Amino acid sequence: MKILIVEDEPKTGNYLKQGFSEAGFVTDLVRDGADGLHRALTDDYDLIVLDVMLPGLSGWEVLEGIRAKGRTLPVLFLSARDHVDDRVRGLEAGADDYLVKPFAFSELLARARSLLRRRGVRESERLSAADLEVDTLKRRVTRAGKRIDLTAQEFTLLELLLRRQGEVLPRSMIASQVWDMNFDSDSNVIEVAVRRLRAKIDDGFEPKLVRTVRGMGYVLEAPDGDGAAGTTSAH
Amino acid sequence: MKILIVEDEPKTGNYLKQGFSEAGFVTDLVRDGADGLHRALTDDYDLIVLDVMLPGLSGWEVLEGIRAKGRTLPVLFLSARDHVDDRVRGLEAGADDYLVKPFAFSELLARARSLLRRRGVRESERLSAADLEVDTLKRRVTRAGKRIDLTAQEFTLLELLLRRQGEVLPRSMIASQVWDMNFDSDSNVIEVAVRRLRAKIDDGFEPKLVRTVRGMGYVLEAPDGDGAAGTTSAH
DNA sequence: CGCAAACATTACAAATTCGTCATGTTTGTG
DNA sequence: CACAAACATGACGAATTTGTAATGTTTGCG
Repeated sequence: MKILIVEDEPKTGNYLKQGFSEAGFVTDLVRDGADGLHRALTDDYDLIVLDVMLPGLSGWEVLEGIRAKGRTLPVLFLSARDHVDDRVRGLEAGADDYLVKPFAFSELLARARSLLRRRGVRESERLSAADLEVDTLKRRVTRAGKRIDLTAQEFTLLELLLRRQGEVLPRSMIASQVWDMNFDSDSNVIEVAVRRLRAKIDDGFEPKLVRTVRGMGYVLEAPDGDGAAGTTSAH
Repeated sequence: MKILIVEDEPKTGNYLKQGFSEAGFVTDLVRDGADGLHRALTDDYDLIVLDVMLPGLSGWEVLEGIRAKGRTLPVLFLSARDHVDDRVRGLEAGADDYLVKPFAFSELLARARSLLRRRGVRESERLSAADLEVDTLKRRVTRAGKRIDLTAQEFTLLELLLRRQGEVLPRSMIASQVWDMNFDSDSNVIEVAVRRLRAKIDDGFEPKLVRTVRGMGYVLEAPDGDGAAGTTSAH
C-alpha cells in the first residue's frame, strides 16, 4: 500500500506524509515535478497525490507523462485554486479525483481510500486472538506462527467469530451469515462446521479459542489474564 | 446497512441524515432519547449515532439502556463539549467512538465506516459492465437479470477484470492475482479459467465482454456506443 | 497461401469440499 | 444418579472444483 506524494511546499508535504503514515500507508514524498514523474514511472505505487502548482514540471505535465507511458494508476490532484477550469482540465488530463485546498485531511484520506478500493487495492486487515492471526485480504491464517489452510466455509465462520470475539453467537445468526439460510434446525451442519474449524485452529494448540455455550451458541475468545487480545489494525 | 441517528437539533439531524443517505445508508432520525432507546431495541440497526445532549433521556442514559439489554451494536457519540471527562465517560459507558462538534461530515463518515468495518458489516459494492452486475459482498452475479453461479476462482478472475475494466491485463498479472504464483508459462491454466468464465458470463449473451488481445492478455470491456458503462457505486 | 504461434475448447481425473448420518460424549435437572 | 437434550466426533459419499493434456481453431506474417 504505497503512496507517492508530490508537493513542493514542505509544510503541506510533511503534513500529508505524516497523515498517510499514521493511517498505515507507506509514503514517499518528493518536492518537484520532474522527480515526481521519475519516481512514478520507476517505482510501483498504488496511488499518487499530486499538487498542481509545482516547480519545474507542473502537476498536469507530470500527469501527462504518466498517462503517456500507459500507466493507469490512480492520481489524486490537489489544487489551491477553485476554478472550475482547473477541475475540468485535471479530470480531462486523466486525474481520477480532484481536491481543492484547503481541505480536511480526513476528506483526502476518504477519497484516497475510495480510489484504492475502486481499483481493488484493498488494505489488508489483521484480526487476531491470542496467537491466532488472520489476514482477511490474503485469506491467510496462522496459529503460533504455523500456517493453516482453511476452506472458504471455514474461513467465513472464523472471520465471523473473530469479528465478534467475546460475543456468544447463536446458531441462527451463524446460519444466516455463513449459509445465507434461515436456520434449518434438524441438521447438524453448524456443529460439523465448528468441528472442522476447531480441528484446524484449536486441536493441538492452547488455549482453546472456540468455546461452546450450551443452549446459546459459540464464542471465540482468548481467556483472560494476559494482556493484549484481539486487536484490529489496518496494515 | 441501517443507521439510527438520535439528535434533537433539527438542523444538525437533517444534515446528518442527508449525508448518510447520500453515502448510501438507510437512516432513521429520532429527536429524543426515549424514542431513540426504543427504536434501538426494537429495530435492527448496524450503527447508532447518538448526541449526548438530548431532551428526556440523555445520550448516556440511552447508551446504558442499550448495553443493559446486552446489545453490542456500535455506538458513535456526538458531543458539543470538548471536556476530556465527557470523552472518558462516553467510552467507559460503552461507546465505540466519540466525536466533538463541530466536525467535518467526512470525518464522521470515515469513523462510522471504520466502526462498521470492524464489526464486519461491509458495505456491498456493485461492479458492472453492460448488463453484467456483480455484488462483491454477496458474491452474486447476474447477466441480463439472470442469476449466475461462479466458483471462487471464476469470481476472483471476474472481479479482477471488472475492477480494471478497459485495461488489458497481461497473463503474468492475472497469474499473480488469481493464483498467487509467478506465471508458469508452460501451462494453460489461464486460458482454461478464462474459458470457464466466458462459458458462464458470455456464452449465450451479447455483447461479449471478455476480449482476447493477442500476445497481450485479456480485457473486460463493454463495447462503445451506448452510454453509461462500468459505473461503480456503493450501496 | 502456408505455416507456426497463440489461443480456444473439450475431456479426464485427482483432489477437495461439504452435507448427512450414525454413534459417542457431556451437561444439567429432577 | 438417571435420563434426555445438547453437543462432539468420525465416516461416507455425492457433487464440485480445478489442473493437465490432447486436440481444434484463429491469426498474422512472409
